[in-house]
Amino acid sequence: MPPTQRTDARRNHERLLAAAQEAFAETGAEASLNDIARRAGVGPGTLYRHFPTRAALLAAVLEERVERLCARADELTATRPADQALAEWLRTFIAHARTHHGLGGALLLEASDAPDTDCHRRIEDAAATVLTRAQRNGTARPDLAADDLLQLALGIALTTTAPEPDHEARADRLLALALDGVHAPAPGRAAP
Amino acid sequence: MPPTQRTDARRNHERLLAAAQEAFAETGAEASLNDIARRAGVGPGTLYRHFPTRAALLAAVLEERVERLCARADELTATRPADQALAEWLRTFIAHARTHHGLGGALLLEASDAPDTDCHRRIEDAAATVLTRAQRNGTARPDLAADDLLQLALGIALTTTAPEPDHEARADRLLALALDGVHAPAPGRAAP
DNA sequence: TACAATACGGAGAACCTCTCCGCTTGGCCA
DNA sequence: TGGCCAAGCGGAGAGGTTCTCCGTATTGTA
Repeated sequence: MPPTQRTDARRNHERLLAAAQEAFAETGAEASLNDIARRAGVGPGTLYRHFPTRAALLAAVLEERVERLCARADELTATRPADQALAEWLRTFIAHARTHHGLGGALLLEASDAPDTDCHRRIEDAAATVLTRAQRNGTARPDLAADDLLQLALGIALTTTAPEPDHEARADRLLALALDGVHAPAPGRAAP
Repeated sequence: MPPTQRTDARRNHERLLAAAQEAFAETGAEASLNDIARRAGVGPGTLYRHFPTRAALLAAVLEERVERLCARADELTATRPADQALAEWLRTFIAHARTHHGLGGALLLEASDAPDTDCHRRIEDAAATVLTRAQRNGTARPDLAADDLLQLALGIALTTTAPEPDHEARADRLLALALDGVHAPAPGRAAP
């Protein structure tokens, strides 16, 4: 019993991933799975064997992106002041989410279907990294949770996903607005 | 040539609207149009004659809700201080958007397909009403556009649409955060 | 009451997701 | 090197969807 896949299975896995990446980039996250299988030169059955759900396929495609995003968090933490790192990372996050048609969107929210490739957790960790640093620093309110912040950013990404030309600038404006909220001193009212 | 519809057409229109309202409430905005036609006791062809696109049907169903939301804006303007009115109206807006499965979402963003029932415009006007009053009052930053604010609120609604139990509280937290951003004194940095 | 014009409705084309199962193929073992 | 068998393939097909077309029924009027 080979602990490793058969080589043809491996090959098909790769091809599917490549085809999916292409299709998702073109059509968005609701691209036809049938079509993806066709592009990869395999039958639908094969696609479903490798990736039982659309979310699983999305997760696999996104993994690399997520990895890069997490790496970016560490990088920014090392090279920038806390508040700048936070702002910059959120900007990057939103840019990613937008260009992938709000892709991760469903994924990041629903999350936790696939236990192994839990992108959601990883992203949340990255967010926590930049956020808690800013909080220690005093540039982010202490009562803010990483997943709340992430969700707000995701909301911005989702509503600016449509290909309208001014959406990028708008995303920036909305993020700036949100960040002012993040910087605001106290939970509800006055400063402590 | 009767300037008015035939009575059976009128009747079917009503039935379709009622069925759609029901179906959208149950299943969300992606409810099957086929099923809606079936519920209304008409053929699919009839549905498509009355509402050429899903968006048109959604718009028709939402119109009443939108109306109510706009009325609420006026009401709040008349009875509350500017900043309270703004906060309260946004709360209401988000609540509506959430319970309708982010429904208006697509509608409000895409908008402007159907020229007559332009919900988008009406909502935006309502938002502008409460916002500009708060701006005159000094409780909202002057450089904020109504449609940006609306979009941020919509983002909050969209990401908290899933039926998870804590999403309502989370929506509140996110709105509070956004509002702190709205209250923040200046565009980028310091106070004038 | 007869006759347009108007509106209906369902069959059907073209797509989608997802499953099942007979057949092929890769890799091990003699 | 050849043979065997599990792992893996792929496509037919069931059941869903959106949307169209056109023969038929209904309405309101002359």
